[in-house]
Amino acid sequence: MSEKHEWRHIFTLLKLAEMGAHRRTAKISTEYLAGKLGASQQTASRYLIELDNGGLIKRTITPEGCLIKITDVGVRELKKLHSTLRFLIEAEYPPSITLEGLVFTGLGEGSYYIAKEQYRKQFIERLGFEPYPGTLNLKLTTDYDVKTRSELEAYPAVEIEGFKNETRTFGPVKCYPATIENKVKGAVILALRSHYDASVIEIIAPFFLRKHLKLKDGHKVKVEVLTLP
Amino acid sequence: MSEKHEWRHIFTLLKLAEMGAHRRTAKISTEYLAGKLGASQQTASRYLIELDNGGLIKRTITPEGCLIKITDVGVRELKKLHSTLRFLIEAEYPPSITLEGLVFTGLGEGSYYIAKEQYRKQFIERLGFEPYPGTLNLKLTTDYDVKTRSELEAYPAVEIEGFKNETRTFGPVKCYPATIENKVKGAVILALRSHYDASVIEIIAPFFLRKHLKLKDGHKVKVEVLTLP
DNA sequence: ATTACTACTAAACGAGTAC
DNA sequence: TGTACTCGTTTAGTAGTAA
Repeated sequence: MSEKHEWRHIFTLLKLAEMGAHRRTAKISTEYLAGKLGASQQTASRYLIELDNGGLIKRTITPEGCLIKITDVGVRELKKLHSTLRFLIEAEYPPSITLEGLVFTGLGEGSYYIAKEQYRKQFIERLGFEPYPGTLNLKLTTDYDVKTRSELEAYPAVEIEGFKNETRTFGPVKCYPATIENKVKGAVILALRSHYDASVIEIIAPFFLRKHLKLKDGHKVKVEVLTLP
Repeated sequence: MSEKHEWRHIFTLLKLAEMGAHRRTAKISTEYLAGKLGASQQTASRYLIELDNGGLIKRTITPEGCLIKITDVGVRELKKLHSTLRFLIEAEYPPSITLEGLVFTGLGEGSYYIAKEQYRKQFIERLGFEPYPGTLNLKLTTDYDVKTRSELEAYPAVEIEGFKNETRTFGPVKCYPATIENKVKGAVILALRSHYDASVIEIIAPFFLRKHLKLKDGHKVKVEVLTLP
């Protein structure tokens, strides 16, 4: 929907709406529309035919011009664009940010923490998936990625509460839903352990990522982190 | 500004904003952007170059991708689009409607009314121009135009108050700022007299329109009526 | 007046590739 | 890996014109 070339159509819809065609049937000649679009009469005519074929407008041709009404589908397209823009402009944080890092092997502590029932229950409840009992460690190599990671810490996160058992205390964890390599839905977790520095992130997912994505140490992995509204 | 071909740029800006580039410097490869745009890597590259040249983004090229930040100018473009859409979607009335009618000669009563000092003062104050002492009468010939005129009556108007003198009462008048033949700023006035039916409108303007636009009886005239917010 | 077809021109696109 | 050039191909745009 509204792919690539359809932008001209959305723009044309916008111009038609400026003439009131989203509320009432408006009489608009192709010549007049052409002027508003900064294009030729023929191009305006073609656009209208395409919009009509696409079901975005209803068009009746009369000797004095076209009677044009934007359909509900067309209005919905305009509203969609509007809400996208509103979201972007009003949102405090970017809707998503991308991090890249190199796979490395940790000390296997990931499994230990993830396996804790108190954490697991919360992961399932708040992230919507049951994490594979292990983490994928990524080393951030560029200044950009390290800086981005530190910005991420200030964003609203899915908060996993800490707890304590007989022997020790387990701290709270911040997670961010994320897409790994544009394929797998998982989450970035920050501060699961304190002894990794700001240049490391850990990933959890419903699968064993190393196998699922055929990863080996040193491979570069891209993670698209979704921030919360 | 933002003419014709620049729409692809606005939509590219939108995509960049979705990656957070309107708030922070984001690392975005041309390949990645291409995916979001549904275009080739080369096209994405070209778009970024064009946006950069146009001052809409600030771009730094690194071996791992482009660091991109939408400039204030670029953000302003997005906000402009947003407010246009918001206005269209939230407004109760279309921002403008177009009427067409044929010039005809009335009984000369227009001058009589327009010349009344009590009306004149209000026209100058509320429309921002001193009307030529006469009206251009237009006969609406199509169902569409008559229907549109009747819709117009329900829209918010510049209200001119009525008054009475020794001999009689002069009723209130509704006017709508309008552009005549895409050239002259004037106003449509409704219900100045009651004995014309719904298929007639009268136009006032700072000039003698018949002379200024070289109009004769039977000529078709286009009027773009601006409704009020 | 209009709309919109056909035939042509101009512009945008993207594969290949250099860096 | 990246970006971005050239250049052949595809697509969009327009002039002329029929209906």
